[in-house]
Amino acid sequence: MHTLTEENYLKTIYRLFEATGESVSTTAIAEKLQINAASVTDMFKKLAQQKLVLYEKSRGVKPTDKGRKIALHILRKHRLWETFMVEKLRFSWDEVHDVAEQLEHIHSEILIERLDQLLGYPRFDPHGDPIPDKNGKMPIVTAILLSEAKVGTLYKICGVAENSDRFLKYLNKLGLVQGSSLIVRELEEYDGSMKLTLQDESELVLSKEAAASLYVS
Amino acid sequence: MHTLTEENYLKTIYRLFEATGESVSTTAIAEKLQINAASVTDMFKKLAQQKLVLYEKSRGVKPTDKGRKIALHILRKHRLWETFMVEKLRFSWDEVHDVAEQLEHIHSEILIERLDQLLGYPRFDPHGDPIPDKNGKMPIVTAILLSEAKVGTLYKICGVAENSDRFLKYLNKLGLVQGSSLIVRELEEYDGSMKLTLQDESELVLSKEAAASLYVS
DNA sequence: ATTTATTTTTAGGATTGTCTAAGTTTTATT
DNA sequence: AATAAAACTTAGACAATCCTAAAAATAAAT
Repeated sequence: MHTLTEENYLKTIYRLFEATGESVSTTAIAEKLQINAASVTDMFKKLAQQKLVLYEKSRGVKPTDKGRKIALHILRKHRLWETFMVEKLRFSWDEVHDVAEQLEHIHSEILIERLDQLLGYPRFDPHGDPIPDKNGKMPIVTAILLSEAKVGTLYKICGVAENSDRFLKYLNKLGLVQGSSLIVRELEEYDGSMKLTLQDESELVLSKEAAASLYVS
Repeated sequence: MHTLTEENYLKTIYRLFEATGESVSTTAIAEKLQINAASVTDMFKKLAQQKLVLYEKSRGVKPTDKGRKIALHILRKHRLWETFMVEKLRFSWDEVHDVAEQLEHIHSEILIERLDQLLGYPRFDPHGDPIPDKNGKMPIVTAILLSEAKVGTLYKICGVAENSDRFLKYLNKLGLVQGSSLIVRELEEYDGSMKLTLQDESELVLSKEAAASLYVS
């Protein structure tokens, strides 16, 4: 069993590695976890000793198979708990992250299996992120960014590319949630902003930045 | 916000104090938490500094109002999570304790409120222990120990006085669970053992020790 | 009331995970 | 290729929580 701190490092390393495909640097982790770079070096050594990451001095770390497996398990727990809170406890998707950060460190295989069952084995969490199965397999995603969508076509929101509180609250305000249907009306050449029509016929304009942070299918 | 360790001390102090009505000694806590007495002394000082307990050197601690409130809140969380696991995740009542020991340290008021709501504001947990409400009020219990029950009367099991794994597993094996009805048939003068009839007409004999660990009403 | 036994505290260390400050190494710029 | 900038590591410290061993305080037994 690993400490809460180790689990958090591992999860963060895994995510950065998946995002970039390259070794994860000391500063990148220091940034994400809001701690000093020197502390990160210490932990890199500790994780390397346990064969959870591959560490090359001054060159960052890559998760090993063992490390990736653990990270995926934490991610699975995180996303199942988020789903639970939204589906069963009527949280909105911008409220669940911080609590899930705590719940993901609860150690109990059977608890997670039963939770998964209670939720009906969901494949995506409320943010549209895929939930690894108990073997660490991710469901395949076919989503595209809204910013790459075609004019005149109907889409469904299936996830976000950015998880910041600010962005999620903004979406909430606009009434855009997981599963919302929308039609792309116009793509403004000048700044890449988009005019959309929603289910209820209301119209709204999204900036290029916002559209590039939304997944649709 | 208090550390996980402080919370565990506080909870243990509260329970021992409630059970005995007297100052809680260093060794009692050391015993319960399986740590060294010297470490307990350190923590007694730390908790006293925060006014969570009243500490008299070489004479043990008593919880203050502030400390009791926190302990009750942890107990509330523990018992709600246990109820959740039994009611919603089909755990049996002997499987839930260890996981609840972890879950009780999750910090989120709203999570617990919503959980309480999901469960229909239960007043007793699967072991029959009372669940404090959000203000720390305990429901009143009218249960008696089975060992003090009258011959010929019908009772319902509503809780246990002993929480050990061994005991709960034993009850499970006998088919005795929360809510089981039983009639006391005979009280053996010699050793205080009892002959009981269950719903399904089956008979069984319980030792005095076992009967003194079961609450009925 | 002494002596003995038990309980509690103190003193001094270990470990984990953090920090700052000062060096190294690597990368980027000229 | 030399220098400047950025990133990384080392060294030394500190807080929290635990430990062991020894001293002090309290309780029990003669």
